[in-house]
Amino acid sequence: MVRSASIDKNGLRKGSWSIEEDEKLRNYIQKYGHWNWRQLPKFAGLSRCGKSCRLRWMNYLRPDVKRGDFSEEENNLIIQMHEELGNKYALNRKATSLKFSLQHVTSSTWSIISGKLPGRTDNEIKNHWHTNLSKRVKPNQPVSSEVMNEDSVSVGAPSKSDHKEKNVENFPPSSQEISCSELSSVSNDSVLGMNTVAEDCVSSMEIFQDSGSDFWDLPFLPDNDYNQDGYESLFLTEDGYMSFYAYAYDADAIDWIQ
DNA sequence: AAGTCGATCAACCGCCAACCG
DNA sequence: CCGGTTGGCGGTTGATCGACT
Repeated sequence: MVRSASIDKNGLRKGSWSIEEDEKLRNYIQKYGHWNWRQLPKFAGLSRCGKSCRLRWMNYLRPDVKRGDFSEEENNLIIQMHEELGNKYALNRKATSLKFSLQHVTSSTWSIISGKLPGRTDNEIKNHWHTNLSKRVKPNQPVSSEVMNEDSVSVGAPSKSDHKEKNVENFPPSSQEISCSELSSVSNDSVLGMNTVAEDCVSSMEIFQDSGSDFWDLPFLPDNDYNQDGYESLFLTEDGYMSFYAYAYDADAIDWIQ
């Protein structure tokens, strides 16, 4: 199910990733972070383009990526949010039209949805939508209560995963997996909820401020690339707050966070 | 057992917006 | 303001798997 590896005209590898490549990328990012995707492969010793590295990390190597079947709650949320957002919704455009300026609030449908589903990547959600969920929702058909009802979700041909989707043990996430986005209120008025996004931004910043260090003085700013909407990278522990990034940076970073 | 076909999903491509000098 | 760079997104591809005939 993976593309065979090959070398492009620039001498860069394409296609499936080897275990060695995965290890190189994972080790490098865990040690130094991803400060520049374009430059990263050179420093990590990889013959890959930066985009390929980014995609591999985001969709596969990230330690918080949750694999496995989607629960019915996750399916329903995806359907509901897709219904509201459509395929090409771009939050920054909406923000602009509302004269609403928020840096780092640049997202679109799949990433917004993935922000609400901790551990799920936008690519995974997109694939899941196209292979399973899109069959459930007929064109121009609003998401009815029937669709939202687990027992009555039977539109379209049943896929083999439909049987497994009844498994809901992974939802909701455990308390230790609660992300910042979930700590802030999720608007029921609209899944889109600009306020929700804004609150999430503030929440993240507040945590940085609470840490007692000057956010802007950090020598190596933790990258927010893969939590731009859900801020799921900021996980709580039993004793307060603790950045998920702690694992990914060196001891100094952990000390700073603590 | 062998062939066919649809489903799956990792990976790629092209485009666009933000950022920066 | 402009052009180059970078990151991120939606859409699509293609190899593989499993069900079916």
